[in-house]
Amino acid sequence: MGTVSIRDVATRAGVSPGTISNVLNRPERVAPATRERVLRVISELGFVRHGSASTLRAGHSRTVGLSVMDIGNPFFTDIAAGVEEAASERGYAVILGNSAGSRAKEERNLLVLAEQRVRGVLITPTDDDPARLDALRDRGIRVVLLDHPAHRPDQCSVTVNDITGGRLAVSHLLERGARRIGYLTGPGTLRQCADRGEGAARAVTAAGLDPETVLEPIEIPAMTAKYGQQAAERLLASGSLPEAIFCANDLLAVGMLRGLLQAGVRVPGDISLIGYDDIDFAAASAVSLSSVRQPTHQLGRIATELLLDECDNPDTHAHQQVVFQPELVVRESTGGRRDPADPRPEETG
Amino acid sequence: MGTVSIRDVATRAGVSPGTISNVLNRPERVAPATRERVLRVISELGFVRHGSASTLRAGHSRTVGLSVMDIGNPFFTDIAAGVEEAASERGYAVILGNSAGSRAKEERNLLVLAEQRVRGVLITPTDDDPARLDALRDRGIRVVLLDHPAHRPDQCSVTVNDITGGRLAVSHLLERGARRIGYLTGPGTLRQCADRGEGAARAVTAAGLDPETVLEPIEIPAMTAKYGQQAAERLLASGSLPEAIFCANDLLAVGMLRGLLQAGVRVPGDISLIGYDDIDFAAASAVSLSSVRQPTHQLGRIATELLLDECDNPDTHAHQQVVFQPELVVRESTGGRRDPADPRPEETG
DNA sequence: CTCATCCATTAAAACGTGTTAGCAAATATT
DNA sequence: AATATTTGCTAACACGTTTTAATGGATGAG
Repeated sequence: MGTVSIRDVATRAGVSPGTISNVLNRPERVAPATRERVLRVISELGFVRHGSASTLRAGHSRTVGLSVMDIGNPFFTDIAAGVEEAASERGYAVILGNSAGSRAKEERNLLVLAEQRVRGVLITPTDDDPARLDALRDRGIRVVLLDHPAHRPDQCSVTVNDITGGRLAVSHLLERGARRIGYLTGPGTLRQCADRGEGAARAVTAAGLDPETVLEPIEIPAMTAKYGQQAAERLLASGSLPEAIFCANDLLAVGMLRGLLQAGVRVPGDISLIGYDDIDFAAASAVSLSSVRQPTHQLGRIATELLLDECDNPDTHAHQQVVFQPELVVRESTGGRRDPADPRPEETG
Repeated sequence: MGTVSIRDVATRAGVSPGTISNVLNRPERVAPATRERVLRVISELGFVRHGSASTLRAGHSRTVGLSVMDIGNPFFTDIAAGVEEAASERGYAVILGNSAGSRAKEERNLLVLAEQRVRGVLITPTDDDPARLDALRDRGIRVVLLDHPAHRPDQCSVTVNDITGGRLAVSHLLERGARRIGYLTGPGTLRQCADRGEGAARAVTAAGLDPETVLEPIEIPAMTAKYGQQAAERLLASGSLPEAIFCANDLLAVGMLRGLLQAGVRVPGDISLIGYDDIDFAAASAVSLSSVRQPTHQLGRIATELLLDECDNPDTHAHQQVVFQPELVVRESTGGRRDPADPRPEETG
C-alpha cells in the first residue's frame, strides 16, 4: 500500500521507531551515521510523517488558523500573503477561514480550527466580544489579534492606529477647504470603522469646528465596492452632496468613485474622495485615489511571528501589542497629482 | 484541564465511548433518547472532537489543500473564495498554500499537505509535470486541477478555454484595425500563457494574416503589475510601439497601462490594450480595461464540489473535465465606452 | 404461557501512528 | 576501573473509530 509508517522505516534502517522520531524531531540526539542512514531510508521509502498521529501524541500541531473578514478585499489578501509567507518559512501550514463579516460564520470557522487543534489562531474579529477568543485560549490555542487591539495584557496583537488614520484623512480634507464631509462607513460595531470615525471627529475638533455639523456619517452593511456604488446612488438621489467623502476603506471608495463618475460628478472637482488601506489598485483607479496606507504585508508577517514565537518559546515569549502608524497618501481624488510623471493636469476630474 | 475527551462525555452521559462516536458519525444508529442525552452532555462539557485522533483512526481528514500561484492576484483570490465557501458548507477546512509561481515552494507546500493527510488537493500547478500530482494520488490524496487540464482521464479538472480567450482578445484587436500586436506574457512554460498565445495566433491566421508578422511576444518572469509597468518602460525605451497590446492577465495590463499613461501615451488613442481575467478592478482602472472574463468564483466552487464528491462518494463519482468558455468584455482601453452611464466621451485617453 | 429467535442498542476492546520518558548499553573520560 | 556521556531501545500513551460481541426486550412458534 501507499502508506509507509515510521515502523517500516525503522525496520528497514535497523533501528527502533523511537529513533526515527528522534531523527525527525531532535536530530542532535542521534549519532550522525545513524541519522544519515535513517534519512536515506526515509527518502528511499518515500516516508511522509503522519501529521495527525504526530499532533495527537505531541499534543500540538504544525498548523495555524487565519480568520479574515473578507478574502475578496486586497487588504486581507495582503495580510494573508504575509501570514502564509511567515508560517511557511517555519514549516507551519495555514488554515484559512473567511468569516465574510458574519459572526455565525466566524464561529463555525473557529470550531473547525479548534477541532483541527491548530497551534494558534490569527484573527481579525468581526466584533469586540472576547468570549469566543477566551474560549479558544482555554483550550490551549493561542490567539493573536490582527488589526484589532488585544483585550487583555497577556495577549499579542498587531494593529494600525485607526484614530490617527481617520485624523490624517479628514485633516487633509479640511485643509483642502471641505466643511461638509461625508463619512462612508461599515457597521458601527466594527472597531476599525468606529476608530476611523473617531479620528475624523478629532480632526474636525482640532480645526476648531463642530463634528456634528461637519461630519455626516453614512452607514452601510458591508464594506464592498458594490455598497460603495449603491451609497453613491443614494447620495445622488438625495440631492444633497457633501464637499468631500471619507470612505472607511478603498473598496468603498472605488465603488463610490464609480457611482459618482457615472452620474457626471467630477472628482475631485465637485467632490473630493479619500479611501483607506491604500490597496494596490488605489493608485490605478479611474481617478487615482488618495488613501491612508497601512503596512499590510508586515501586519500579517509580524502577527504570525508573534504567534509562532509564543507557541515555540512559551517561557521567554513577551506579549506585545504592536501598533503601526498609518500614512497619508495624496493622489488625484483629493487634488493631488495623478503620479509624478503623469501627463494629466492637476485639475483633471 | 481544558481538554475534554470523548471518554469524559461517555462517563458523564453514562454510556460507552463508542456510543459517543456513533452519535457524532452515525446518529441514526443510536436511540433518540440516548442521542439527545449525549448531545446535551457534549454541549454542557464543551466537548470538541479531536480532529487528529479522528483522522488517524478513520484514515482520512476533513481538510482539503488549495495551492494557488499568486495569492495577490484577485483572480486566485476569487477562486479561493469559491473554494472556501464550498468547502466550509460541507464542514471541510481549507489549507492554503501560495506557490508564488515557484516550483520549489509548490513542492514544499504539497509536502505539508501530504503530512496533514488532507482529503484532497485543489491545485493550479506551476508547470505541466504530472509526477508530483501522481505521487499524491498514490498516497490516496485526490487531486483536482484548477485552471489546468487533467493529464489523465481518471482525474477531475476545471478549466476555462484559454485558446478561445486568446482568440477573442486578438480578434477584437484585429477588428479594431491593429496589425502589429504585442503579446505581453508570463513564462512560456505556463499553460495559460501558451494557450492564450496560441489563441492569439489562430485569430491572426483566421484573419488571413501571418502571426509571425503581426504578433510580437514579450515574455517576462512573473505576471504582476510591477512587471507590466516595467515592460511598458522597456517598450517605450525601445522606441517601437505596437498598435495594440494583449496582456496575459489584468495585473500585467494594469501595470502596462500605468507605464504607458505616465509616459504620455494615450490609451486607446495611441495603443489599444486588453487584459485577461476581468478582475473587479479592470472596470475601475484609470482607463477602464477591456478584458476576457472567466467565471472565477464558479471555478473554485465547482472544483471543490468535484473534489468532495470524489472523496465522499468514490464509487458513484464520475470524473469530469469541466471546461468553461470565456467571454469578451469591451471597455475604454480598446475603444469601448467607459460605462453605459459614463459622461466621458469615447475618444477619451 | 414458555422458550427460541431476532432486532435494536450499547459495551468492550483492538487499532492507527508517532512521541517521549525512562532505562540499558556502549563508548569516552579521568 | 569508575564515572560520565552518548546513543538507542522499550513501552506506555494520546483519543476517536470500528468491529465484534453482549444485553434486553419483542416477536412468534409450539
